[in-house]
Amino acid sequence: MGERNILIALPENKNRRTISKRLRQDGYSVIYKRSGQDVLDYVQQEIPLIIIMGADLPKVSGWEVCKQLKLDRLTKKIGVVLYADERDDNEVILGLEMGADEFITADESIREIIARINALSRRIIIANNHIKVKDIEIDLDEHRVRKDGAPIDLTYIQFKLLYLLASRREDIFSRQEILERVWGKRVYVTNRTVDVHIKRLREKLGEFQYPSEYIQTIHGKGYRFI
Amino acid sequence: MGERNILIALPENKNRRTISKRLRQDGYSVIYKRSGQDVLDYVQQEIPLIIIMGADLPKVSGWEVCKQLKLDRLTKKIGVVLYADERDDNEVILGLEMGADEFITADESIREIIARINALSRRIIIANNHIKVKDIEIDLDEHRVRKDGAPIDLTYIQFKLLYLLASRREDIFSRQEILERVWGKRVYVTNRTVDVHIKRLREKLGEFQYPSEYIQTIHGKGYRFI
DNA sequence: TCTGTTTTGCAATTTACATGCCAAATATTA
DNA sequence: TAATATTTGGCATGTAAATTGCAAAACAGA
Repeated sequence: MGERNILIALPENKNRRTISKRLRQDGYSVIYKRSGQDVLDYVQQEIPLIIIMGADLPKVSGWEVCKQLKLDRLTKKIGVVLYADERDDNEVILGLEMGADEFITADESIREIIARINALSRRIIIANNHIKVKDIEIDLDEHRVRKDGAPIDLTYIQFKLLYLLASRREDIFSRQEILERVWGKRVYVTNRTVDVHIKRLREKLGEFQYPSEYIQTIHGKGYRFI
Repeated sequence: MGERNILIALPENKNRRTISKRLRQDGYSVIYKRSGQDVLDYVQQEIPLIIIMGADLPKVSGWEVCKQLKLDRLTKKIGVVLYADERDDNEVILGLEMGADEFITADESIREIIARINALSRRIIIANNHIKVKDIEIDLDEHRVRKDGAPIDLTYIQFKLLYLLASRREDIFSRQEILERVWGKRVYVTNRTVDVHIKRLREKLGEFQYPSEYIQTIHGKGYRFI
């Protein structure tokens, strides 16, 4: 999810050129792909912010790509914009079911199309820097954590630790992995220290009884946020 | 299903050399076979991740090999890529019916071919690490088991035991075999211990009455997952 | 720079957990 | 029914995790 990359998979025509030009003016970098398969291959390497694609792409249709993207944890955050020549409500419904975020049609003005892409882009950027799990909210930009809306003061390490775990719910992190990711590659800190920080974090999250509601201990493996 | 082994059964030419080289660069190990029969013989010993073969192999055609592979429980997980000099839609349909996973033709760019093989490889690895049986789901990567979507916490041994049984449904495992596969080759653990772990596992799977819905006891032989 | 405060890391202690085995109870087979 | 297998609960043991207090380090404000 580098920065402001947009992947466009549309047949080359005047419309595509205009959209690309306007997006570039707005500070996005634009990449083209031809087929649905190409799109799927590309996202294995790079995660664009948004993909704009025709509903009727060759090889793998836009709907199918959309569905696949939304299935994978790593790619489901990508904003998906489906493009059709004309508006068809059934298609819109189908697309929404597949998890598409926006629909644009050839008969809309470029101005409107760009406005909607920009709006989507903002929504995604905010969503990416903002994690909400149960009653806990984590805001990366503000460096702030809230529980039920009330701010919780975490120290530097506690915040990084929480963010690491919460940004990849369900994933188990070993103590070693946590050390490397929170403290950095070259650490001379004991594994046990992680336990202590987990405890202090749990405390601040308002957990005074065992087992924890948020941070689960996987015996012999590590911790995970649930 | 060792790691990232790819078996190539294609006539030697520039194309084959290029593909092999690129695959090796991507971290696969590549093995060659000549005829369809050779391929069938080989998979009795080793299970590669993917087989790339010409549709018109000598002795046994690629289609025939494909069909045979997909019939056998042990080999049907192998990804099959059929290669033809030119695209023929009828052949593609035939191949799909036979269970082939991908088709590549000489006129595609190497880059695209490699991308599609990589994508296939990922799909297979994911599918192999995820078992779904009845209402039980087992995810090897996440070290997580779910029943009706609700997570079940298993210990290390319990998880390995369940995974072993579930990965080969219907197969009966003797206690000795279970010991070797779950505890490792050199164990000094009683056979009876297996029973105890089976019991604990059944308990966690929510089975409090006899006989078990998931893990069947074969008197005098062992256990199997049904 | 000094001083008080907070944060952090560690070691010692306590607690929880997973595992293996036994023995009694129960089931299966012949 | 006798002989054999399996299930089950309990218990001991070793190991992993949680907790706690303390001291060093980092930090903030005067």
